[in-house]
Amino acid sequence: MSKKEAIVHAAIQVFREKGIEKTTVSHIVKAAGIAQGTFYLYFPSKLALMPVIAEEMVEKTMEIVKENVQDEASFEEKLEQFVDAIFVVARDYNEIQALIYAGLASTEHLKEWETVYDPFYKWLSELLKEAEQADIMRKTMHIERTAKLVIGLVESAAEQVYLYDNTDETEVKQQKAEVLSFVCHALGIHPSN
Amino acid sequence: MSKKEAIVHAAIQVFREKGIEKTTVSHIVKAAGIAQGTFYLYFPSKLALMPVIAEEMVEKTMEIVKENVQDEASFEEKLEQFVDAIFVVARDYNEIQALIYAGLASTEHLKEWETVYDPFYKWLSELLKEAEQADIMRKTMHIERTAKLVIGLVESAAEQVYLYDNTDETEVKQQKAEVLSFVCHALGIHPSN
Amino acid sequence: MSKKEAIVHAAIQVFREKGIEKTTVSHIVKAAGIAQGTFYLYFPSKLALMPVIAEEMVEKTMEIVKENVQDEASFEEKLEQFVDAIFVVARDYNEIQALIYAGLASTEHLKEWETVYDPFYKWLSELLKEAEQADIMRKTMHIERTAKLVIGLVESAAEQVYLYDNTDETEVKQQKAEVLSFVCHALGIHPSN
Amino acid sequence: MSKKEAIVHAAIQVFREKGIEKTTVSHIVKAAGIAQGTFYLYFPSKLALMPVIAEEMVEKTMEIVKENVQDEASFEEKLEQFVDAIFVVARDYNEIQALIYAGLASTEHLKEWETVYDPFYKWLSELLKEAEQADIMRKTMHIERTAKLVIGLVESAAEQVYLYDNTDETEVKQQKAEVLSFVCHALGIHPSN
DNA sequence: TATGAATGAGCCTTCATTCAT
DNA sequence: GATGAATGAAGGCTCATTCAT
Repeated sequence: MSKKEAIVHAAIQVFREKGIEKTTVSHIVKAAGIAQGTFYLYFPSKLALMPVIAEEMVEKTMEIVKENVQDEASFEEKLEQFVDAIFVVARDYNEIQALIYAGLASTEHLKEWETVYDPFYKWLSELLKEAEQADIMRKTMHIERTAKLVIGLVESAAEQVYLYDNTDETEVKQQKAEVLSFVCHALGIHPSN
Repeated sequence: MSKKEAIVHAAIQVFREKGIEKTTVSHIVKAAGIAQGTFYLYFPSKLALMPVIAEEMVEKTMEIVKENVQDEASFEEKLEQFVDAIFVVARDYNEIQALIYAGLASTEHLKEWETVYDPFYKWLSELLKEAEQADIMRKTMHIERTAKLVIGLVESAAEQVYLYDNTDETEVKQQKAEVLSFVCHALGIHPSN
Repeated sequence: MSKKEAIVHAAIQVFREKGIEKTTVSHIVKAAGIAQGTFYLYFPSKLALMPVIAEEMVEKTMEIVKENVQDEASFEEKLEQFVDAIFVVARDYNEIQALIYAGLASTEHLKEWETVYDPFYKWLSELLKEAEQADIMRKTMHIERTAKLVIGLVESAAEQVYLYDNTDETEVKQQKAEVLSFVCHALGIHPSN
Repeated sequence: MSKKEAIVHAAIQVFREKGIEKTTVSHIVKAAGIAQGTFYLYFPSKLALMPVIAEEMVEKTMEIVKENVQDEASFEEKLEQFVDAIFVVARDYNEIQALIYAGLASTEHLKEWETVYDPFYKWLSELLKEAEQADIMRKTMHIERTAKLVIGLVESAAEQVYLYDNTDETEVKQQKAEVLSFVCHALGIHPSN
């Protein structure tokens, strides 16, 4: 593993433990097992880490999503699997999600952020397009826009349960069911027969 | 105006200008026109401001929402007005929204945050309940949960346009229309004839 | 009790609890049950308290000494009772003793300090004078000087056991016996028959 | 000279000039010619300096004592030389002595202080042991305890003259003679013929 | 006399960043 | 490239002191 990767992974880990405001470069380099000065060979500042971490997180998220969503499943099943995946990410990485929002608020790297979610949006757009073509969904939507809405909605739903250490399993299940039903109605899904 | 109010208002103003991380207590007291020590008579730290600011923001939001949504309008119209209101808030206060998320990430005041949105959730729940009883909406939802989903969805949609200084009016209009249509389908709205 | 006395007593109490460096005027006025500003009606500064506290302590010490030392006792017994008394004071007020030394080091009230111990020195001088006249003690000493030496010695001996939370009773007993024997030999005590 | 030593020496110097309470870390680093932050690489706080300074002082004291006390001298002469040495230290470093007492009062490093004086106690104990074995001193004493008493006594005697800028030489001489005589009687010294 | 909210100078401490090795 | 001791600017916070009531 390169020093750079070591820094990024150490940073993610420390941020999860200590929260964003209390994390220092010292903590990060210590966790990464490198010297203080080495950090600056790879990143000009602490804030420059944010876009990289965000990218890493989106990659991780897409990985988990792709693992969960099975090719041979029906569209509705895929949506359910998609919701499951987002909830898993939220549960395991909710501090990082918050971190990314906080980063959004406190950097001038905003332009870079815009592109980070793009592959994720694209992936869901593809899924919706297929459904549209298969005629199992209403056709009165703007696909890309809708993809963004769905992702925003499901992430927000997942945060609502997990942000407050709410790990009550039945609660989580109900929330998942509710949001899935919400999305299905929103998309106007109907059997394709 | 009491010193405490002066602090809160100055803080909101400075946070909007400088962002959360770069704002210092010194900046706040300077903007509020009070002495450094006075701040600590009212708040133990910078982060302790967050819950108060959040409350203020939710109040402001509800004010705007109530102004926009007209009693005599139909349910669908009300939803549209509701969406308009949320977009207005997002446009005028998007830094504060981000601030609230960031605050979420960096405080241990999480418990206090939970209750802040409650009046807002309640308000929308009432609206939905009426629609349900009037039989112009599908009845297979959990009202409170759905209220939270709708608010999360619309806010997220609004942020998507405004967070990146996207003030292109037609873009905004399309986003509003899309999310309204999304919500209407999700709620299963049908004419009450 | 006058406000002034209230301040002095509160100060002593707070100093014992919190130590000298961590005590603030706020703590003192709170303990005294008076307003912040009232303090400055009676003392120009925090350090101005020191001489008064020292006086108070010396008075307390003399009180305890006089309670312990019985008029009808023999000189040697009186010395033993004297040692007992000093050890009691050291046990119950060792923080204050240290406080007085610290005050010594940090004020410009040094001149005032000189006189504080005077009544105590005088008292012991009297005792020694009587013994000298009764011919039960060597006569080759300067009485006042010796009184100071004895007080310095016994206080130092007492501090040595109590300063380190050493409350082992047999240890204390042995230290007392040793210092008493030391003093008796130093004074050249011999039966008066 | 290492930075750490520079800090300690600067601290001693500043403490002697300004007293313990009025000395700040800023003063110390300025005197040491180092950066503010460097201080905290070596000491967590101002008070953490105390044990180190105390050790330094005890070392200094023992140095002077060993210089003064001559091997070939008689026991009584050695005691006189010992008293002389302690008075020299008190004269040249009386602020530091007070500083050490003050430090005692204001730190939680008490446990560390206990051991600081140990080498000094040991040294005098050895001297007393030899005298006892040479049969020129009463044998009814606990040697270690007595060593502590003697050191406490002589230091207290020296402080009594020097703490108030009393540099009157005859006064000093008389005080020395008195305390020497006091100690000799206390130890029950008799010619070893 | 008594109050206590307000003050603001200045201390402690942190921590991103540098640079000689 | 890698190091880590050193830096010093800057923020958080305290607390003795004041003053209008």
